[in-house]
Order: sequence, then structure tokens, then C-alpha cells
Amino acid sequence: MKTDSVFTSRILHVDLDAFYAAVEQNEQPEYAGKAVIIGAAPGKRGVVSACSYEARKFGIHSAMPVSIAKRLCPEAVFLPVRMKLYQEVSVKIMNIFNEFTPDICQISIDEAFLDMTGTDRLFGTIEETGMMIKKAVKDQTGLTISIGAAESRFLAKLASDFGKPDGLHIVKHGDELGFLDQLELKDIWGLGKKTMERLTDLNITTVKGLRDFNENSLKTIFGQSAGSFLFRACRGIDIGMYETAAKSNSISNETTFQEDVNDRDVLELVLLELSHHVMFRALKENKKSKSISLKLRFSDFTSTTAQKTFSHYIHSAEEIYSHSIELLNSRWNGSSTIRLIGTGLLSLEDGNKPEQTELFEDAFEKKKKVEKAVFKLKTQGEKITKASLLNNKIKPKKE
DNA sequence: TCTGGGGTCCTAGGACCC
DNA sequence: TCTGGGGTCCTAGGACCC
Repeated sequence: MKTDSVFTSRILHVDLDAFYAAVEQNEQPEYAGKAVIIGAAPGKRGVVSACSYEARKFGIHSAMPVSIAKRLCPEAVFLPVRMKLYQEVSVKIMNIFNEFTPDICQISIDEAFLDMTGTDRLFGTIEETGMMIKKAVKDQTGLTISIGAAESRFLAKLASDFGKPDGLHIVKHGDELGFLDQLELKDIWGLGKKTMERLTDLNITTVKGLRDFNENSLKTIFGQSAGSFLFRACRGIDIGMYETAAKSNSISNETTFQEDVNDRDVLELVLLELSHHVMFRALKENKKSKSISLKLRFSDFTSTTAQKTFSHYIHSAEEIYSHSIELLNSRWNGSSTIRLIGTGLLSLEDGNKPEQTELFEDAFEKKKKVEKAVFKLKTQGEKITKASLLNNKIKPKKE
């Protein structure tokens, strides 16, 4: 068996091709070879979550408004997102990866880094390893994946993108700059629309061109963090991708209305439902928080957020709701029309972390118990609707 | 053309304390 | 009386990613 010991570390980035669309085509063979678009229903507000390669030929891409996708390709198959199904397939595929290495870092439903360092005696060269993984996934699920290999996560991720679909691209030791210079600046991970605009203003249009700027200039122009990122990215220096454990966690739920709203009753009812969702998820994940956030987006698409941190933990949906209302009142004059409303918990902590409860202990303990009881019933499949929710729903419109 | 939903990280300013 | 500098926490907004 050949070995390629020239690799000091062997990182693979594995990415499922057009994942949601491919799963749907796999499940429903009559859609194979067709333009399939997963997302909001045509005619409704929403965007494309994912689409098949056949649909991409029409210029359709994810995050595009569905209304435009419909115009570009009226004959496409439009399907709703079936997240649960994709989750199941995702788990299956991650288990396949696990047969090749225990060192897996899953970064989204359809992507993972596999550290294959030191596995050459087991699986052969990086090419051979990549081909084996691709074959295993294809055989066991019928889905195709793209793999990028390099000595760093950053380059491996760019390489898998470069080879899409059904790709296997290897960035060889010593060829990092050669690989980067084949890419368009916009294809660099972490370089979004705004930064691209600023780079264009500075007459920087290529990865090579970006390398002409020294680190200090970039830090002065873009700030410490972004400047340092740009300097390293265009040189293929590891940027420490996904290496730091996420420190602040949050849970939020939001809704975009089909038509803009300025009816307080509607906003409050939706906020109540969202508050219950958020609290339910927090309990399910055994997290607690002292901070609440509210998000609003107005008809003109401008957004605002408001947040408040308390000295005690938030233990009930009612608390989220009532504080959300306060934040709503601080941000909304009652006349402008609202497109989106959302609420959430910030800076989550371990739910088991002991807490100091002083004054309102009794009231909080009571609420906590009620919430936990409701949660328990919900998870047992009982349909629980809070009395207040029910009342709100049947409450007659303002006289 | 008209823009979802769920996240993370960074920045900058203000409050407050030492 | 007016004056520092540093540290931490909170808040709002922005950029980016999947």
C-alpha cells in the first residue's frame, strides 16, 4: 500500500452535494434529474433553502426568494423542507464517517471535518481514502459527497467546494498558494458581500492581489480581527476554523408574517407562542439564561434588536413573554408595520448549574415546577395548550 | 427580484468600579 | 477641582455562515 507521508496532518472536509434536494430525489425517484427546489411554497414569502444541480442551471441558488426561483424555472418541483428526514440521513452518514475515523468535527447538518492524520497505513493515500469514503456513502445511502483534503481545515473546506459536485480535490503540501490563486476572491470562506465591496473599492480583485497588503494595513482598514483573518486567509495560513468551542449559546425563534402586521393583539399572540417554543427548547436542552432578546423587522426590511439581562434566571415562558412585551414596547411605536418578530434567550448556561435564589424564590420555584410539568407532558406526546394561549385565540378582536 | 430561520463572532460605546 | 487608565459588563448593530 502506498503512503503519502509528505502530509504532516491529513484533514478532510466532507460536504454532501445539494443535500436536501438530493435526499428528496433519493426518496422520490420521479424527481431524479429534475429541477427540485426546497423551501417556502411559491407564492409565499420565503427563500430557497436548497436546490438540485438541475435547478442551479437556471440560476437558482439557496437564499434566493422563492418568487424569483418560480419565475426563473416555473416547471421546477417545489418541495417543503423536511428537516427531520434530513437529520436522520445526516446521522446515518456521520456514522459512516465514524467507521473511518473517530476524530469527526461535524459543523452543520451536511458537513464535517475528518482528521485522518496517521491513517495512511490503514486506508492508503489521501486519494485512496477519499475514494473509499465516497464509495461507502454512495453505496449505503445513494448520495454523492465532495471531499477536500489539505493540511488545514480552512484549505480542506475550500478544496471540497472547489471540486463540487461529487468531487475529490487535494491541496498538496507546498501547493497552497497555487490552489488559492485559482479561486475567485468571493469563494474564500468568510468573505461576504460587504467585505467584497470594500475590497473592490480598494481595487483588490484577486487572492494574489490581497497578498500585496501587509498585516498592519489590513488591520487598520478592516479592524484587528477581520484584518488578521484576511492576511492569513489569502496565504492559506490556518485560521483556527471551528477550533474554539462556542462560548455563548443562544436559543431563538422568529416568524415572518405573510403580510405585514401592526395589530398589537396579533403581535402579542405570536410572541406568546414564540416564548413557549423558546422555553420548551431551553428545557429540552437543559439550558438556562438570564438574558432575553427581541427582534423586529419592519416593512422596509430594517431591523432592530433589544435585549435585557436580569439578575435571576428565567424559568418560565410567561417570563420570556412579559419581558418580550416590555422590549417590544421599547422598540415599537404601535403604528409602523412589522414584517418579522422573534424572541430568544441569550448567554445560555448549563441547566444544572446551581443558582442563588434569594427573594422571589417561592414564586420562581412554583413557575419552574409548572414549566417542567408541562414540558414532561409535551414530550410524552400530550397536546398541551396553555390556557392563556387558548384565551387569546378566542378573544374577540378589539371593539 | 424582494428578500427564512437559526445561529456565531466582532465592534464600539456607555456605565460603573477601582 | 479636575483628572488618569484599566477592567468588566451590558447593549445594539453588523457581518457572515448554513
